[in-house]
Amino acid sequence: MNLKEFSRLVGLSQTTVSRALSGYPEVKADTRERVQEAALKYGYHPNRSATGLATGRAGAIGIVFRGSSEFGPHTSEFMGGLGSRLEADEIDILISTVENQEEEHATYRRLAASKRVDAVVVHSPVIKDDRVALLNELGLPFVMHGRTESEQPYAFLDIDNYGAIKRATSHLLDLGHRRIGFINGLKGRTFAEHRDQGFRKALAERAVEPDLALFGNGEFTDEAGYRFMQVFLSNPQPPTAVLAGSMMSALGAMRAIRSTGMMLGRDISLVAHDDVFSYINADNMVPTVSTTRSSIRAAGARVGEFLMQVLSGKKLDDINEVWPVELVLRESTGPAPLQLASVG
Amino acid sequence: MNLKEFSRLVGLSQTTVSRALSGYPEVKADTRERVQEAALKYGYHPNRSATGLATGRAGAIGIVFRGSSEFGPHTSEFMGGLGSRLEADEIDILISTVENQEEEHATYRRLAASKRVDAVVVHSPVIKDDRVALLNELGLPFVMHGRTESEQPYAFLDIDNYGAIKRATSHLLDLGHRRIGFINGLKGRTFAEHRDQGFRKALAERAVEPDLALFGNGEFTDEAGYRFMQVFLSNPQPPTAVLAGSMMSALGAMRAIRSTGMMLGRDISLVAHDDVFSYINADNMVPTVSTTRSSIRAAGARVGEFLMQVLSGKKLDDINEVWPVELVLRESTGPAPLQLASVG
DNA sequence: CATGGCAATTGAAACGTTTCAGCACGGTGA
DNA sequence: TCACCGTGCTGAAACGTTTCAATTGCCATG
Repeated sequence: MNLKEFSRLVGLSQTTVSRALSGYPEVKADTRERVQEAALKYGYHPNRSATGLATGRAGAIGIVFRGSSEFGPHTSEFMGGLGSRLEADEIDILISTVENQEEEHATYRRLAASKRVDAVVVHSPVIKDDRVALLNELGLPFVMHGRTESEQPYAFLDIDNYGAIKRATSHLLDLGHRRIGFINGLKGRTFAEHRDQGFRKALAERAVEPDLALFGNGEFTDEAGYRFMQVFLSNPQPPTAVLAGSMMSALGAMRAIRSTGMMLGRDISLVAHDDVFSYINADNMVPTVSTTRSSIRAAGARVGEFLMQVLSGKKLDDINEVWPVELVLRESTGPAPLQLASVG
Repeated sequence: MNLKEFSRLVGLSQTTVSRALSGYPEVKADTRERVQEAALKYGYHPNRSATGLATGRAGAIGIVFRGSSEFGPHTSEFMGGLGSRLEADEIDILISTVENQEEEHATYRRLAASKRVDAVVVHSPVIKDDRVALLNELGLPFVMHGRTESEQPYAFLDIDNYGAIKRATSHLLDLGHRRIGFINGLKGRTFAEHRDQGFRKALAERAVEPDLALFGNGEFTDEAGYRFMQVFLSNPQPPTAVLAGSMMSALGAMRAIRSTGMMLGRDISLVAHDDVFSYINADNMVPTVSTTRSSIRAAGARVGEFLMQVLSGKKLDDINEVWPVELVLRESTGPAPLQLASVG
């Protein structure tokens, strides 16, 4: 069923039918109604390739995942939010997976040149992310989830990683902790650097010297969390508190803590960053886990909104937000234990 | 840059250029080479909408997610595999999220009518899944991840859920366990029913009566795992072993077990189904967890392969596989404890 | 009663490919 | 020498939309 056939069926020209369906004003109200009913009845939907060719719009936005390993739990949650927003405008999400940076750039070029998507979401940025320049050169609109350093204006949504970790760290310091372990994300990623700065700033404000032996940078997996925590705990002066970058890391860290027989919230404190996964809940842990919390799903939805704004031509400088992060205190944090052992 | 302009640049007709790039044989070898080099140099990529319009192919496959909550860790892993396979043929993945079944059907109709995708992946089937009939009626090719009952032939990839759980249960029975808890997936889903059958069959073979109080059906989340396990443990005759449907459920179940002070692998045994997530590893748990294991990422890649076969016109009856599932024994399983308490 | 203007509609060009049908050219067999 | 064939190329139709420019009635205005 194509437009020609369909418009003959309803007894109107292709032009009028097309306009009726796309909501143009110069069609009489009851004509429009008649057309829309007929479309439903005959199951007519404009061919997307033809529409795309005629309008120059693809009706889809793209996301490129580097190394399919990047496709983790954070991703799914984000995509859920993004999809729920774009669905409203019948915009689809187009996924590409690539193995390395070279391939990634080639993919952006292909997406742009073949006009396969109208815009892309850029995620996991590093401090100076070359994708901003590349995409601008290609003329491919984008919204970044996260931030980077750039002279060129760009649209982004980020959370206040700096403030979140600074606040969490300050709170641990308030509780008397002086040796604090920090399981952070991959080195180079903006969010990890921001968290690092927040952490150091909080320490500096109390004149506490950071100890590099209590820093860990890696993926947010259960395994990495376990490994880092083990290293921290085997330190001659083990930390009395630890910050975990995600609930996954926290699970691993808790496991390491438990296996030493220490009690969380009494012998050692833990604050984890919680991206709010439906299937893992800080409130359900034993003990419940204190968190810095920000819904990554909500972020996905907001990025979808930003994409629509970018495509509508809104000024890029006006399309950005940095969301504050909640600090939720639960049972896993408590006053620093008296360090009798380390006095001797 | 379009074909007309590009072909003028290389001094050939549009026809020849198009053929050179698409690998048709009636082009001289060095002409082809010259064209391909030029394409790279000028960054020419055929417009996807135009190609789609001319060929009738969309160059994309679709997946519909019901309630964006379905977008969980299993999904991401599966998509990673799927993407890595489809990437090879420059086929993109198009994602739609819908809120309910009605909307889902409408989306399939839209995808089919607007020729937006060449095929779809159908996942999480129920015993009698109406999507087979719908998609056949719409003429939209598909590959199912899982199985359903259908008179019409269809392509699918599934794992042997029945055999996996039967084997795991038999093993627990061998170890002397007689009361076994079972945290299963959502009622109605084929995989959950198959597992249920495998479980009951194993019990029946040893003439052990199943106890409905030790059955749980729900989502595979940490929370649900915890809740079910708590219920099991508060039973007057608590189980001495438990099967968990996923690593997520297992995490929750382990938490519940731990909070009673029981020791896993000695006081109570656990076997979990492991879909092989990169960020949660059964080998890293304390104690390490015995699992029935099958890589959902590998399944994604295989489904991608099947999609290509379906599109190439291969007979549907010849496109299906049921993968065997490994049983990996680790520390979380051990002989049933002597039930001194229950003797009295 | 002619004129202009407005509302509703239409014909046809344009979008950028693929591919059918056809053409030029040189070589081969009779 | 001529018909025939295969190789390598080209012109133009077709795909299904959107949208510009034009057309038809009809009503109000002077």
